[in-house]
Amino acid sequence: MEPARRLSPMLERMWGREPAPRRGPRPRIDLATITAAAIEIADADGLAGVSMGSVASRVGVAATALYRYVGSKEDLLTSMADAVVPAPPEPGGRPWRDYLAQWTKAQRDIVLEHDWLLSISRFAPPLGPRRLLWLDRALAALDGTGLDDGEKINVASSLTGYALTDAALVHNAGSGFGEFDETDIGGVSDYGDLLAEVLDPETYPALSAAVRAGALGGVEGWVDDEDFRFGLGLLLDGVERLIARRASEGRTR
Amino acid sequence: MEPARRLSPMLERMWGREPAPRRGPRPRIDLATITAAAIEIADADGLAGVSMGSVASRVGVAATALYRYVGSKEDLLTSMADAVVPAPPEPGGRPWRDYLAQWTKAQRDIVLEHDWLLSISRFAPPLGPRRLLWLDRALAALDGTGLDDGEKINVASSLTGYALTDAALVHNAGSGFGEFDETDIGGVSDYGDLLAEVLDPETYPALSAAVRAGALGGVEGWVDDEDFRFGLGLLLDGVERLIARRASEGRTR
DNA sequence: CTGAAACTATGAACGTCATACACAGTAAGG
DNA sequence: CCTTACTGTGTATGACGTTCATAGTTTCAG
Repeated sequence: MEPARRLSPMLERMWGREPAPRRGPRPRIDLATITAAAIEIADADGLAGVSMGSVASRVGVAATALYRYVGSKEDLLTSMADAVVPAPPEPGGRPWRDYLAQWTKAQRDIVLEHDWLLSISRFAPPLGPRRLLWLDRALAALDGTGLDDGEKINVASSLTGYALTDAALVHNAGSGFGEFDETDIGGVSDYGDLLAEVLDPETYPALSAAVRAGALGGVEGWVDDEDFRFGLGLLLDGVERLIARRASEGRTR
Repeated sequence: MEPARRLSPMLERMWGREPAPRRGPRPRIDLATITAAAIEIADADGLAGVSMGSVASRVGVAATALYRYVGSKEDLLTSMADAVVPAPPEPGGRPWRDYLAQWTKAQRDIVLEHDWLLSISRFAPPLGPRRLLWLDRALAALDGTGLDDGEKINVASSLTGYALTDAALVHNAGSGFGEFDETDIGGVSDYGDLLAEVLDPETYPALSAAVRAGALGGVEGWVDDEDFRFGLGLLLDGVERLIARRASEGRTR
């Protein structure tokens, strides 16, 4: 009566579900090895350095050998995006807010350590073992808050999204914004100066006022750890309010 | 006394700052035309269809002619990411919360209409004329709330980030998650079934409980408009609380 | 023990693409 | 008119993802 449901070959490999081959030469490589090699390259040379050729030669096989373990380069990137993720922090009986704060910050830091994740994350619903473990821990932390499962998942999604966007901001702020070449910077030293250069106060009244007031003095100062906690606070305050509302609903009903 | 600051050639073109050529043949094309053509292709065939060749032939020139207006394909993508953005909604004297809600939703809808934006957005601080207009309106909407400029910008960033991640979720939920090929789906019809197939209840206790309870029945139902408002509500509640705090600080001090 | 079957890695080949460069054509200024 | 500045073209190149037929290797069946 068990319906023989079949996952995609890629998912089966990510979950270690493929049956061991019963004939032929022993595989010299492995999805895990390939993925690890790709991650090392990406960490060192950026995502641009990750080509089927470079990954293969680091593993010690021909480029085309990878296709026995990976349907396409896209598949490889998907596998990388799951494999870089370490184990989530331990709950340790803390209140949900403390845990989720750490949980979110940890996610952001992972992205910052592997900035190439920013170019991959399509934000597909997670299907890999490591990412799902994070989701599980977030749900667990929200146990007993009175939220229903759907709400818990939404909270987790929002927090993950926030971690990602903040990481993107920090990353792009640090690396010359990627908008103009360093050789072309000339006299314009930072974001604020650049905006001042370009904005017409009539069409951009509020923004140019802020620029003039120096709110954007240096980009390094614009987005930092304090700002992360700021936005995170907004979200968590919102969650807290929702939980309170659910609690009062539960009582009065 | 005016220091002759120089922007990157790309930025100058995006802001229409390049001096008109005084000699030679009249340009047959234009950064705006090129960008528009690229956007049309991306809307129709996805970002994969956008190559220097395809864009050029749609404009009616040779592929290499584009390089006179665009430093690289990257530049073209940057220009596209600014040019798709329409004008922001009109404030119309509404309270900040109403306006920002519409502002954020509008951003999400833009991304949904042009899903290729998801593959571009590096989340660089905006430097194009259209995106900066959106930022300006958000700051304007927060005038009189007692927040300082930095806080306003952070709020706007958080909201933009949320719009983007939510759009990504909706998009990926609708299109078969991009995780397994349709030919490989077999019996597994949706996200919930797939997780049920793969999760071990011992290592994923909270998540598999939620799955078993049917919280993930259908992906279409998982992420939709209501969920967008949910997450948005969390953020705006947080903002509201911050504003209230600032207001009370202002009084007592 | 033998041979078929199952499986692995290889190398050559293909098509696509971004980009560099030298060149031919064209408008304006002196 | 001829120089100067500028525009679009054609050719070429190198990198990359992917396909395919093939040779080599291990196990199982008889």
